[in-house]
Amino acid sequence: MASATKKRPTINDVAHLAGVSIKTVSRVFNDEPNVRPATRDRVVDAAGELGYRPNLSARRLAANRTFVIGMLYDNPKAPDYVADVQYGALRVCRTRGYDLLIHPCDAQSPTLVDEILDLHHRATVDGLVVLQPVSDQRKLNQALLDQGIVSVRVSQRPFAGLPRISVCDQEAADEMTEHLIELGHRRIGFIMGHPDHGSSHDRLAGYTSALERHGIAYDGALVEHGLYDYESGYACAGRLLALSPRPSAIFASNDHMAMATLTAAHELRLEIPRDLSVAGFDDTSFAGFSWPPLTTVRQPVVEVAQLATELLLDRLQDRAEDTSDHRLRAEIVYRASTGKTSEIA
Amino acid sequence: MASATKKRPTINDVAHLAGVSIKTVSRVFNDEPNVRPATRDRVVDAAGELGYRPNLSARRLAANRTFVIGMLYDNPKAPDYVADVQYGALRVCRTRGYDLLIHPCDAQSPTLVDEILDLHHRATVDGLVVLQPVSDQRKLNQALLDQGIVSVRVSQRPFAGLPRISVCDQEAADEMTEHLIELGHRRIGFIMGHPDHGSSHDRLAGYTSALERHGIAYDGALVEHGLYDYESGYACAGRLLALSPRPSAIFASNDHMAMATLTAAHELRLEIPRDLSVAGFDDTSFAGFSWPPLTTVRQPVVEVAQLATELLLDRLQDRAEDTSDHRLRAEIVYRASTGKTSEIA
DNA sequence: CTGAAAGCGCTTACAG
DNA sequence: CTGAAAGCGCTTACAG
Repeated sequence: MASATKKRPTINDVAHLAGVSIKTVSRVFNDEPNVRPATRDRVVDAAGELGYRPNLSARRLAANRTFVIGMLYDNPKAPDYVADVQYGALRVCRTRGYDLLIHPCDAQSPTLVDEILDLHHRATVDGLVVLQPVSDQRKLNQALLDQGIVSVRVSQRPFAGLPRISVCDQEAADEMTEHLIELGHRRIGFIMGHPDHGSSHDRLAGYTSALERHGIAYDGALVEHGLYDYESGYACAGRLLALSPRPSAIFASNDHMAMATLTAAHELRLEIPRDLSVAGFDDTSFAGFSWPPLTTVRQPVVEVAQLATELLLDRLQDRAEDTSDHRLRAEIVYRASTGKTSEIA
Repeated sequence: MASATKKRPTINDVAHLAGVSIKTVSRVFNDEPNVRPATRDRVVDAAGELGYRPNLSARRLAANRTFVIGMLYDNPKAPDYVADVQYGALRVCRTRGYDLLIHPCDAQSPTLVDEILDLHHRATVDGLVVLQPVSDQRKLNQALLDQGIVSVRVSQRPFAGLPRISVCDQEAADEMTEHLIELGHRRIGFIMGHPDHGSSHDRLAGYTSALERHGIAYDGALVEHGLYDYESGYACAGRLLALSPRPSAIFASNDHMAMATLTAAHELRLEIPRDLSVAGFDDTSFAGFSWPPLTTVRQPVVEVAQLATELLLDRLQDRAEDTSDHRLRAEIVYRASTGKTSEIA
């Protein structure tokens, strides 16, 4: 019986009841200064009595802002990543009174730029958090910059003019490689990720820098080129395990390819980590569920999203230029898939 | 140099240039009838020339609709499910000119009802798709019904007055159990899911109905109570594998618990499926990556979300009452973790 | 098939 | 510290 056709109270109703102007009600609801405490109380009481809620649509039209930010991404195969990123962005949005509009898209789409500009021009979002690999589309970045659309990039590659957040992938990959070296491994296979992703190159660089520092010669035969998916990882692992002598450890550039390596090894009846150490990257939700549980790198994905969102909202408030560059550290998660080599030196 | 302070063209600018009234421009952009083709063309041309895009905020205020629907859920541990559901909802939203606002929440929060009503009262969303287990909160459902907030539930439990979509979990669990029976298994362990989820009970019901039909006595010792997470699954599997005689197959109510069962079995040096068949439920992204790959049940999650969104948008258009109930079938995905029993009868 | 008027419920820019 | 006026850019409800 409730609702029916009872009209929602407006700012006018509250102003009447409180005996003030609508401007004063507006001040109270926007936490603006210059309202006497007693006046404020009367407004709050009146609003409470009427069950008043400011109408967002009206606020948006009058203020010419939407109080919504958009999140652009193209990660059909990485639900864990997307979930973490949404979580981080949402946390910040909620404390600051913004809503989040998710906008998965096809990074390769020829109409991507128009699609995104339209999103902004129709007053759907005030600004954008752009995740990799979309954030590496130069055309899009240039359009965002030209149109003055406030946005923050999450990317392993720089783009002048737009603020950016990245993860220290190279350092983490270096550290993981060092971990394997310290366990006694010398023939360490490496499975690279998709060549279009900046992270692939960073992770390879970390692998090579660690080898070099420890005086281990780089051997191209030990480096396979995958695409970050299970299938390519499985093929790469198969080739590495067919090498003679076989590597005693394999470092895959992400967990999917590490899982594939585990399977390839199991099929050869290798025991892990006795016969082969396997390391991954990303610490996806299933990394702790494999047999054995995977040693991998945990990226601060939630933190990255939080920071990106904070930077975006900061810019949205004080329209200051921001071309800052932030780097967050990743950490290694030691599990049971890596261990001392049993090789006879 | 672009943007600068150049004002965005409005409906008035287009009307002027085309030599028509703003009402006619409005008609064209809303695909309303009663516009002569020639007039329509002039409007389209004028809009194109000016780069006009209707301002959503104005449209929302005038039409008293937001063209946004909200998606409510509480699945911190199920990124795969959430990703699929978002994907399905977004597909429908895009073809019908709506945006999607995600609203993860805590189903147990005492302020949940207020939070959701506020979302609607502030004119943030026109309606809601509510996913389980949030959709099983009676207080929330009652509030949605009382307030006349258009919403569609995805749930394994009915609630009079609100349309609902469910998956035939019981049938699928029955079918999976039958699959195991046909492989020769007689002592089949079952790991139940979280007791607060309707699906847990449906899946158990499917297990028992298949046993009964095949004349296998129900044995309470073979049924363990988990919570849908890895840890509880591991504990349950441990207890089942300690039974004497050991079950020759274990059917876990979801993939996380099935993965845990795989690990528990590996630790006992059991070979799968030779010594033990293991089946899961959900076909999560990693189900194909385990060792061995998991036989499981694929739920039509994307389809569920699409249907829910379609029903919601239909109701939003022709305010008709809708208390329909839809059931979608799940299918078994046969992989390598289940096989013929090697038991000596 | 087309349009003039009113209004949606706020904020902005001022004035005092 | 407070308010009156104008306006944001559309749609609604009519009239013709």
